Amino acid sequence: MLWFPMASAAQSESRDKLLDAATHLIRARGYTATRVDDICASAGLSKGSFFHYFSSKEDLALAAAQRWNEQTGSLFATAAYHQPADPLERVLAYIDFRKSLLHGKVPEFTCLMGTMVQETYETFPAIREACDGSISGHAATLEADIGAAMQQYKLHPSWTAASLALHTQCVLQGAFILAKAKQGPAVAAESVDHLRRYVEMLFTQPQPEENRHGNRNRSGPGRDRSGRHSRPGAKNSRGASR
Amino acid sequence: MLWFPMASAAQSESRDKLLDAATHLIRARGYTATRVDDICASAGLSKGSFFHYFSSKEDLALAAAQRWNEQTGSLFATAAYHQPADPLERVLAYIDFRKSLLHGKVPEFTCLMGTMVQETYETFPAIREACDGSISGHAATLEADIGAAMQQYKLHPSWTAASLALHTQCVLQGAFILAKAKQGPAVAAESVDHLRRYVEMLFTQPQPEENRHGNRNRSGPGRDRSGRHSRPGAKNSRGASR
DNA sequence: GACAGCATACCGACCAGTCGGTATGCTGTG
DNA sequence: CACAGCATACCGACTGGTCGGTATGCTGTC
Repeated sequence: MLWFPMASAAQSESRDKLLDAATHLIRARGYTATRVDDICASAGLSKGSFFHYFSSKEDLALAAAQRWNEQTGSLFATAAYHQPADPLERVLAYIDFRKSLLHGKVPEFTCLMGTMVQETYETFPAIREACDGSISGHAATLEADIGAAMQQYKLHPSWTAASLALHTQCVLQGAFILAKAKQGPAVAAESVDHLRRYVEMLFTQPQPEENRHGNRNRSGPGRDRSGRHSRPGAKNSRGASR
Repeated sequence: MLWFPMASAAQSESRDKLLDAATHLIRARGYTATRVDDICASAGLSKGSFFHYFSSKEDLALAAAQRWNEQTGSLFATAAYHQPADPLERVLAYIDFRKSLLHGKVPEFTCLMGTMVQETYETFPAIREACDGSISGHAATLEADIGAAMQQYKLHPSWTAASLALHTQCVLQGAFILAKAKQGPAVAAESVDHLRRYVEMLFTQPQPEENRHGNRNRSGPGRDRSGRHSRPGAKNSRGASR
């Protein structure tokens, strides 16, 4: 086989088989529950082969993260949602594209990074960092379009393009969790619909006055329907959340 | 000690210690990576004691889920966000309340259910079901307020109260993932801000025409700024997502 | 013959779950 | 009250199997 030095890609077929098997298994069972032997069996290779390519299981996870970035990177880079001239249309087309990917079995449309970071954020700093980089990096590809749309629609909101870009990823990650809990993409798609509606409204309609506690523009009277602030009163110091 | 039969609560101090330790460890490291020995050590009890109260690790997870429901259930049931007369204000106050809980270390404000379901949805059906029930059940407590707000504001939208209620949980779960990736609650809070803005806009402003692919009301011309539909063109069948 | 690619056999730590045992306290009966 | 009978609470050594990782060797190719 010819040996193109193509920016860390095309390293070895067996290596890729291991990475693909690992990606699939981790998406289905999580990082810790995925055994090295499972990966080898699923890839049709032996343990010796595994440790020929990866120095450890963690090393494999990092390599899988990198491969994930390359694959999803090119998928999104070449996708059709970049075509519209209007930047807002591009953002909405991105959301539509994400929605269109939500089909099939759960482990086939969920996110490797979101899955891994849940279990590793405290115990495997390197993996956490890779997941953060992947998610944040992907969000960053939306920022330019969002920023351009803000300019075009002459918006000067309290939120930033970066924050809205991250919010899209937030909704997607949350949608994956709901999809896992409910065993199918239907719920996820509905949340993506809500996300789309939000973005559309953000750019085409006047935004509500900020009447939050702890916000920069402790706005004037405005249209605050009640003036009540929920002022937590959290007697329970242990955060509780679902 | 007197023995109130108080609806499955107050079973045993040691049992609760084990459940608390398990909850904390699972929130930090995930279900699989949390060892029974870790739980025992953290609770200051022995393994014999553990298996006296729980027949297996999975049994513990289910018990922890139930305890979680009881604890968060009463936290939310007694919280102040129910006070406003206006149902929309109650929903917004709920969101504010959720935001106010986002502080401290990551494992202290993230969700046990969202964490567990990620690793167990394929391999531990009973745990998956418990997580689904917990999240969906909590979402259901919002439905009445959302529905009342829809009536009061005379909304007849394409979305349902149930779907919006689930969307709030979607954003929260996604926010927890971002918080884990970024090691702090700041990102999470920003996404909750977006969620609040969305809900506020939904009820106080005209909603955009639906111009999605695959939507029921293939609306008339309306205010569709371009008419383009991103019509996926996904040549790649393997779902890719982050 | 050097080395990438891959396999088999094996190691030692670890881990869920078991088991025999002790300590404590409650209950009813004479 | 005394005491048998029994259940609960808890301990920690042990087991059988698992898992990440290592050691070693075979094979084909440049």
